[in-house]
Amino acid sequence: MPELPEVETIARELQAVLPGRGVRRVRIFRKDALQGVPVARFQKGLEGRRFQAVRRRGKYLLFHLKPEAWLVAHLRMTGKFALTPRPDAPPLHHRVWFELDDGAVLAFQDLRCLGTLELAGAPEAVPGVAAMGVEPLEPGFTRDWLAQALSRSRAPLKHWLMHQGHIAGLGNIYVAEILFGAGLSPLRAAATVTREEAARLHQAVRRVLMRAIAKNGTTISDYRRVDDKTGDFQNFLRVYGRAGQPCHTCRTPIQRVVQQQRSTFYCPTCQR
DNA sequence: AGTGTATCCTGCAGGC
DNA sequence: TGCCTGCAGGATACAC
Repeated sequence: MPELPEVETIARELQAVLPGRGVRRVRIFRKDALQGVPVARFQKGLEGRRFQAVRRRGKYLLFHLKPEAWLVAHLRMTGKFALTPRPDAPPLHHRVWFELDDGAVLAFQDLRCLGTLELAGAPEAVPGVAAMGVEPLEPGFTRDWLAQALSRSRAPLKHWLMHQGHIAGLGNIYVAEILFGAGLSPLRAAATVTREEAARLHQAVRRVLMRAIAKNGTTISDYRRVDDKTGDFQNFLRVYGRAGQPCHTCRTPIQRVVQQQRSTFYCPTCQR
C-alpha cells in the first residue's frame, strides 16, 4: 500500500511525537509480522528502550532507540501505525502494541498481515534495507546517474522504476504518475530512453514525489496517517485508476494494461 | 539479466 | 442472499 510519500508522511508524524518516549511493554496479538523471530526476543529487544528518532529509507520505517536498537518496519499493502490512548482490548487488525511509559499505545495494525517488523543493530543489517537503491529526493539522484542506469537495462520502464534496488520507494501508483509527467510509455525499454527523456523523467520523479508528500500521500483504500486522517494526493492523480476516463491533457481515454500482473495506467497519446 | 509464476494474507466488489 | 472469482498500493523466491 504505502509508497515513499506515504511512508515519509508517517515517519514525519511519528518523529514529531515519539522521540523521548519509552517502551514499557510490547504486546503481540498476532506474530506474522515478526517473521519467525521469537516473541520473547522481540519484546526483550524493545522493552525498556526509548525512541530517539524515526526516519524513512525507501518504503521502510526506521525507529532508532536507545540503548542502541533499531525497529525496522515495512507496511507492505495494509500496514499502519497509530498513536492512541490505550484501548481496553485490541481492535480488529491490531497486531502489535508498543505500550509507552506515558500510557499511550503505538499500535501496529495490518489487515492483510503482510507487513514486517524487524529488530536490528543497524538498519543496514536488514537485507531489504541494504538492497535499497538511491533515494530519489536526495542529491545522489541525478539526471546523469539516471540516464546511465537506464541505458544498462532492457526492462520496461515501469518494471525498472518499480525495482527498489534502482530507485528506493517507488510503487505502482507513483510510477504511473511519474511516467505520465515525463510523457514516457511504461512499456518502453529502459535503454531506449534518450538523455533528454531521462532528464524529463528525473524531473518528474522529484516533482511527483514532492507534490505527493506535500499532500500527505494518496489514500485509495487503506492508507491512513498516524492520526487516522487520509492523504489528499488521490485528488490529483492524472492516470492511476482512471481507465477509460479522458486524459486531462488530450482527452484520449486512459488505458489500463497489465504488466508483471499489476495494473498499469497510461495515456497512449501523451506517453511515448 | 530478464520474464513469468506462485506465495504470503484478508477483504471487497462484481458477476451470476 | 449467497457463492465464486478476481483484484488490491509490496516484495521475494523460484524456474526458465
